[in-house]
Amino acid sequence: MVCNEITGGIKVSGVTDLDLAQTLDCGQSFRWTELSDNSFEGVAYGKFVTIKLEGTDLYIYNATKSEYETIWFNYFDFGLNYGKIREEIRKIHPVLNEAAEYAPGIRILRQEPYEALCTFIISQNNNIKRIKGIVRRLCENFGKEIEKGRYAFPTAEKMAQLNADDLAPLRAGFRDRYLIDAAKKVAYGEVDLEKCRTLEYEQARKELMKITGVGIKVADCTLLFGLHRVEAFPVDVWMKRAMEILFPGMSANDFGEFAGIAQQYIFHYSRMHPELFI
DNA sequence: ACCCAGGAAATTC
DNA sequence: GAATTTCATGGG
Repeated sequence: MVCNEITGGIKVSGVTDLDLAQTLDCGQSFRWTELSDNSFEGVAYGKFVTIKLEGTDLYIYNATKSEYETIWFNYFDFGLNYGKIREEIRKIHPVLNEAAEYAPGIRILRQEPYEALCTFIISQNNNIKRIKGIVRRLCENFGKEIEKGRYAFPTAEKMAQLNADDLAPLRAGFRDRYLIDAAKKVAYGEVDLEKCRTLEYEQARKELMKITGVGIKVADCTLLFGLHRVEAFPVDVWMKRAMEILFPGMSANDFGEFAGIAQQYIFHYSRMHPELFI
């Protein structure tokens, strides 16, 4: 994989196992918008970029080679060989193989831990379209304006100074007090997100579940999408149905060390095939 | 009007 | 302790 500076951004050559729509619009991140030419614009780690994939060339506009090395290489998880992982997990179950081949361009993004925590708190008993709206209003109201009309995700320190009523413009409903509790506990060090990268899995879960509004599912999503614990296997309503209908008798620990990647293949496959569950 | 959405807390049995 | 209800909001 080679990165070169071009006018207005960078070009990364030799990109494999990536489809932008499959990865950015599969319910793991809520901050990307697809444009008419199949490119996407969005913000991560305080940087606004527009990205476009042409074959195996990934163009990242408004980014530098230095930012590629410190941010985007990791964000897109280019250090992990997804083709090889699919070869492994396809042996687990034929339906898993089918799900993986259905969307082989899914990657697990390495999002900012606090952003993943907040967005999946917002996700509970909610739908993806409305989650995106709430997240956008959260950034517009309380995030730093990094460019005109482009906002970073707000910091825990900023949000810790607010109360639940301050979040009324988000129209997040009952989740507003959960967000404030998460902000305070992260900002005051009562919950150490970075420590959750290396803690034993059950301990990492318990650490996150100190927050009101964080149960097993939100903790698992935070660990998978924000702390890159790829053994995490979040089970939401879709995954519950998928496990019952497509993988009867199996449970999370049957899916191996990359269970989280398998989970995302299954989640996406299930959402794209709702007729399987009628 | 009713049901559901990448759930979890509060209440009841 | 396990099962049920409630929690805001918006779209179908």
